[in-house]
Amino acid sequence: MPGRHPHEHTHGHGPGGGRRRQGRAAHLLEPAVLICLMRGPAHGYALAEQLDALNLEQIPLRRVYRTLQGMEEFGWIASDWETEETQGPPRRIYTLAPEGEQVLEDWMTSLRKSRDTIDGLLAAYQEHSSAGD
Amino acid sequence: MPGRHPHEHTHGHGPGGGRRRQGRAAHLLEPAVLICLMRGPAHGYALAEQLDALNLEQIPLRRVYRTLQGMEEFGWIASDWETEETQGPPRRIYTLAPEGEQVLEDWMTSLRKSRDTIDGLLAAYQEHSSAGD
DNA sequence: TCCATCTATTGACATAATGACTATAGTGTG
DNA sequence: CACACTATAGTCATTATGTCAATAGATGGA
Repeated sequence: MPGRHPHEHTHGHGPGGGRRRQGRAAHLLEPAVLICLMRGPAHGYALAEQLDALNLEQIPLRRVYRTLQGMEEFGWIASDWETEETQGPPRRIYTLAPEGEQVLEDWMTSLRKSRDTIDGLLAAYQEHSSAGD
Repeated sequence: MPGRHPHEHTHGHGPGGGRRRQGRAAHLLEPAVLICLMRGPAHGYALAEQLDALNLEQIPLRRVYRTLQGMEEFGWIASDWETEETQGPPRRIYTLAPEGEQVLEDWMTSLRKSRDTIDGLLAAYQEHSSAGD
């Protein structure tokens, strides 16, 4: 992953304009990680690459690692060290825990609701931006 | 608004399960407020009611007020006091500033992207949850 | 009148999440 | 051995939010 430099400063995925509050990717990281782990075990560095394919771009590596640590504390995922077959230092391999599967299912319901809310906002905007010209 | 009690504790709108990181409404509050103000000036307490109609439910009043303060600092909105015609103490009436209109437009683009990412996650989940049974 | 309730906004402190920079270290290549 | 890539984690500051509480005007009923 040569594209990532040591400290990537990716503030503001959101609207630019002037200065903004920091723009997080709005709690999409956790479900995305769980989905990746549905496919099989993986370590943080590899997960960060898989997230790009899910349109979760520009997530700082540091955030991926910290999120994984938090998710493990909650018991959603579990980890083991792999010291062989690496292309560098040891890897912490994460697997999906049963509780993680349940959390993921609930999260999907929540995401559907969020999407509907976003659609509502987009519609409300269109309504007034077209009515107001 | 008799439904809101003095200190509303609404932690975890997201997936429940066990203990969770706090579930914010993922940066939908700012655009929702801007959309409300497109329709005309309003004060915080009234905006909180309008947000319900946009499916932004269970947003603590305190958060609405703080978000408004922040948005005014950024110059997206402006406020004036209204001391007459209130049904209680003075109201701080917010109006949409020109910079706020621009921010809103950009935000809509960002929201469309977020919605597409969510749809991608939902699809990826379906793919594996159906293939895995 | 006094009290409860709704209306309306804000202060203050603690916690949580992230940004930003840095540290560490194994592996492979020229 | 220098260098780039792989791989994870520590630390401190900043930002965002949770949580409880304070303040205060208006309204209606006992």
